[in-house]
Amino acid sequence: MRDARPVPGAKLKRRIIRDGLRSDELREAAIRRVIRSIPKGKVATYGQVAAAAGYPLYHRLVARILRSDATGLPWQRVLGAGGQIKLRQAAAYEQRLRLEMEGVKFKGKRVDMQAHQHRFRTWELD
DNA sequence: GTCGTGACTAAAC
DNA sequence: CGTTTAGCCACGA
Repeated sequence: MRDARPVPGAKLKRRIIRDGLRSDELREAAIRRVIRSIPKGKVATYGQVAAAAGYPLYHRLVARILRSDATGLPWQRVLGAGGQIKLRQAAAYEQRLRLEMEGVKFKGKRVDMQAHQHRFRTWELD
């Protein structure tokens, strides 16, 4: 017969097997993967990252992820719409320097998106 | 539950 | 150009 004593962690294990990743964990993982896929010298906007990850309405989540934990992510390559840096003061300056070190050119206060916007893979044929 | 806030965005003025 | 407004999602008080 089976031991009547509850196995430690069994409940958690069952949940993990049943649910796999929670949907919010899935979203976050997908978004982090997309950010990591932006090559050096290229950039993308919050909205583009969210859309490329499969969540067009989640641009604010992209920002939240970068704010809370950007370790391992090329955070400097994520910009506001139109190639605008959304950080403030010193942080904004650091982002600009990091991008310029990668060869990214600016037009005034914005990144030259024409030249540096990363095109994510799509399922479209042109 | 509501409410305010944020590395957002598009539109309107 | 700049500001405001409304829509959006997650979080914490």
